[in-house]
Amino acid sequence: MTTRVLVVDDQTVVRDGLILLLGLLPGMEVVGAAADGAQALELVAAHLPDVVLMDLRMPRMDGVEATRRIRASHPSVQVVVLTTYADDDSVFSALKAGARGFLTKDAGAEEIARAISAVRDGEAQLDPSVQRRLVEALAASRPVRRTTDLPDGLTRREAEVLKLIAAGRTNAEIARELYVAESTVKTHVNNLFAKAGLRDRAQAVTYAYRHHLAEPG
Amino acid sequence: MTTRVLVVDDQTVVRDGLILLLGLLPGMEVVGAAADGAQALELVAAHLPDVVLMDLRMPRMDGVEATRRIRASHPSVQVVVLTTYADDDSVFSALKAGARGFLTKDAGAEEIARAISAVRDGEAQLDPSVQRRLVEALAASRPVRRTTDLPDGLTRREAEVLKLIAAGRTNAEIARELYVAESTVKTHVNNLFAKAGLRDRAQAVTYAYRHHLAEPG
DNA sequence: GATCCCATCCACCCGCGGGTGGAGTCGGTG
DNA sequence: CACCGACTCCACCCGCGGGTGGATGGGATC
Repeated sequence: MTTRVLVVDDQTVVRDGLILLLGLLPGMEVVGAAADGAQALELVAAHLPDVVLMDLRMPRMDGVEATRRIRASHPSVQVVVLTTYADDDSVFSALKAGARGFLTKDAGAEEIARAISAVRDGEAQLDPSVQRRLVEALAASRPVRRTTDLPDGLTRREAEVLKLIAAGRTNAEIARELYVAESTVKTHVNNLFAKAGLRDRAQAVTYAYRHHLAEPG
Repeated sequence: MTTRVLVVDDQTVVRDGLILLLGLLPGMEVVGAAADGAQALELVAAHLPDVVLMDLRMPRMDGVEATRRIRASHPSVQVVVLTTYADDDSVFSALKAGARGFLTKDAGAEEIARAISAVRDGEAQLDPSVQRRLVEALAASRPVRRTTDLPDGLTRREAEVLKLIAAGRTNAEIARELYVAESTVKTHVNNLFAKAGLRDRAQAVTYAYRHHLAEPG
């Protein structure tokens, strides 16, 4: 079974080169070529390729936006980004937009072919430097939370109340949800404010998010 | 120049197999082997290997914790995880802990060698299924924000006030910072509450974070 | 038993937050 | 020009939120 590919690049040389190159590979069929994102959208709708090989820097509509729209309207069509610049912004934007492959233009023919096959099969295939960026971004993000203990010596009950405050509940609502008196809730609120150095509920909400006792999600 | 490797795995068979396997590869030198995370820490300090090949499931101290400590105390020592189970939890925990490689145990000898060389050179090398997980996690996260316009028809001024609310300011403080009367702030607050369907400041804080008008970070 | 912390409850106070209604200036648009 | 929306300001009201002080029972620790 052949893999049907759409090539998208604004530079004619690159575009034609890719068409030739992919045409030589067994199992690959180039079903079309677009010079910008807008044209890519039309051709995707017309030919429903398996994979789109997408440049990022293009006139009219860039590759990120085109990727997002393709993935939104045709989820079965996978996107492999092939670009000259693999800066953080491009990488994360493209992957968040739904690209499953990311190659730089110094990739060889067999790498491109491998990436196209991989994403068609539901896998992901990323340039090593892109892998490194992802890993570094992850490592730089918040380390995994393994300590389940509470900040600033909060008690479990206080943390529970804090979560409900972050969820936008009033004291009366919290009281009902916890089956206690509102005065009890107020006591907990006051105690946790004192422990955490908080002034009011608004600050408490931020505090709860910072300490991952709740998520704004 | 040879790459000095420390093997960490609690199963003797696997450990010895890896030692043999790596010993056969040119440019690889196994400088030690540990059966758990605690022992791994000692051997890292003693031999300062280039790369640690780390299992995750181990007694006494698991691979994630060991990775975290190794990366914290010896940043020049890189970690490649080699594990049977590549579930989301393992993958993200290990990478956040500082691992730069992640392989499953059905990787071949040449893949392991390639990963070790790659991380020693500062690159990252991930199992394809791990790449897929990362990409999917990214794609599932919040799409990139390109629209700079405001939600629910908020005006610029209202958004500004909202940001300050999220920062934990009182109305009086906001008034001072914006050089307007507190009554004006209250008006903006009331208007934005009405537009956004908010009840009080606590809910407003969450709303601000959800719409990325501010960050709890 | 003595001690300490947590969770629960109460009464009281008051000030900030939130709602309503009205009004003025300014800039842009049909 | 007339109109509209954003921004500004004001007065008034009231209720929830937040602070204080004190009290009880239960569970853990010593």
